[in-house]
Amino acid sequence: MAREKKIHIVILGLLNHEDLTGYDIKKRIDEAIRFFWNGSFGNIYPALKELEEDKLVKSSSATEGAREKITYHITAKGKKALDAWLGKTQASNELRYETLLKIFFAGASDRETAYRNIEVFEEEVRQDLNILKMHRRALEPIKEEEDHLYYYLTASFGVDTYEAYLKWCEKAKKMLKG
Amino acid sequence: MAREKKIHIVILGLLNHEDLTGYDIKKRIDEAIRFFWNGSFGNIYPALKELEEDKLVKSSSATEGAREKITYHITAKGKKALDAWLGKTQASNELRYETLLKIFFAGASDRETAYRNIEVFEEEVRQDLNILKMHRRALEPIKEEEDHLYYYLTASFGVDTYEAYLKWCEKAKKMLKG
DNA sequence: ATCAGCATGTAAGGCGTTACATGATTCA
DNA sequence: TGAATCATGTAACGCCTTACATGCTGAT
Repeated sequence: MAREKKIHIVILGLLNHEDLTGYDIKKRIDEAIRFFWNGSFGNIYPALKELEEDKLVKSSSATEGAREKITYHITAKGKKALDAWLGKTQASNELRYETLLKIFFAGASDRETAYRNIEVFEEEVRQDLNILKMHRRALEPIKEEEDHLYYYLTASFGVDTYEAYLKWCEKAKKMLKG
Repeated sequence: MAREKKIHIVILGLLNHEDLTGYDIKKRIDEAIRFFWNGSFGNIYPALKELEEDKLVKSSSATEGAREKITYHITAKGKKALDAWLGKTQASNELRYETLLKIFFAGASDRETAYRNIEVFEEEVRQDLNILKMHRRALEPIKEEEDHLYYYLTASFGVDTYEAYLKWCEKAKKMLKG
């Protein structure tokens, strides 16, 4: 396990729940995981090959008509690697929050610009909050199943923090007006 | 302005407030900005040279004893570039939150592991929250000055969201116990 | 004297994004 | 028939981190 990119972990985590193609993995990431981690095809497909070389996943091709489809399955070794990563308590949380950079340096321009940047952020947060609330609502009744419990907790984390963001936006806008 | 790395903006933003050396810039980032954006020497020094080539900053060397020191000053062109960036409303907010990845995939291990990962996160948040509260307290009385107002708002953002994180940790821990 | 902090830089490597390249299928 | 979606991949590039390299200064 020389290579240990985080995208490897994302893939192993998803495959631990269900078998997926590279295309499916991208969809799963875009649906839920993108709120705290991203992935791209240029990232996922090479990672799948690396994981297979290391025998952490196993692929099986199926041909539907003329369309080739490669479905991946996690191996025992892959499960072990995932569990080992979960057991390591240190975690690196890196943010690149351009919005906050814009607030922090807003003094270089006028208040209208600062205000507008907050509004844009607010609108984005509002939209994502709706999505997160939908996720949470969908997971609420099935959270007895262990995997879903954690998806529920993650969605809740998003809802809680995004609501805090919105409250902050209100406060900040008031201060800029006053 | 062919090159427009975000680190350029961070540097311009800091220099817009005061003249600084590369070393000072690193310190400012580590003190306050690191909560939403990072920088390293291997990042900052080359960026300063690029900014100077593009005439967005101007350097002046001073020799204190035998120690060379290069202080940077923002130019009118640099201020314009900073203002132009502030005027663009789109902002890319990228997160890489390994902690949330660990929660999301926690079903692959046992509840004790999930619980422990939350506790570790909680402890880190608690420590950073103290720092953010100190910042906010220090900025509170001087926030009439426009630059400080925005530093205050940014610190407040941190305090609010970190408090939301802690509340979530409590909830999550209860759910895992119950 | 020695160690932490001041001060500036370079080089290699890692990891990710974007754009490109290709083609099938489904639905309006 | 044309657009959206399914499906897999490669190549170039961008940007950042880590480690390395060097040397001064001030405090204990």
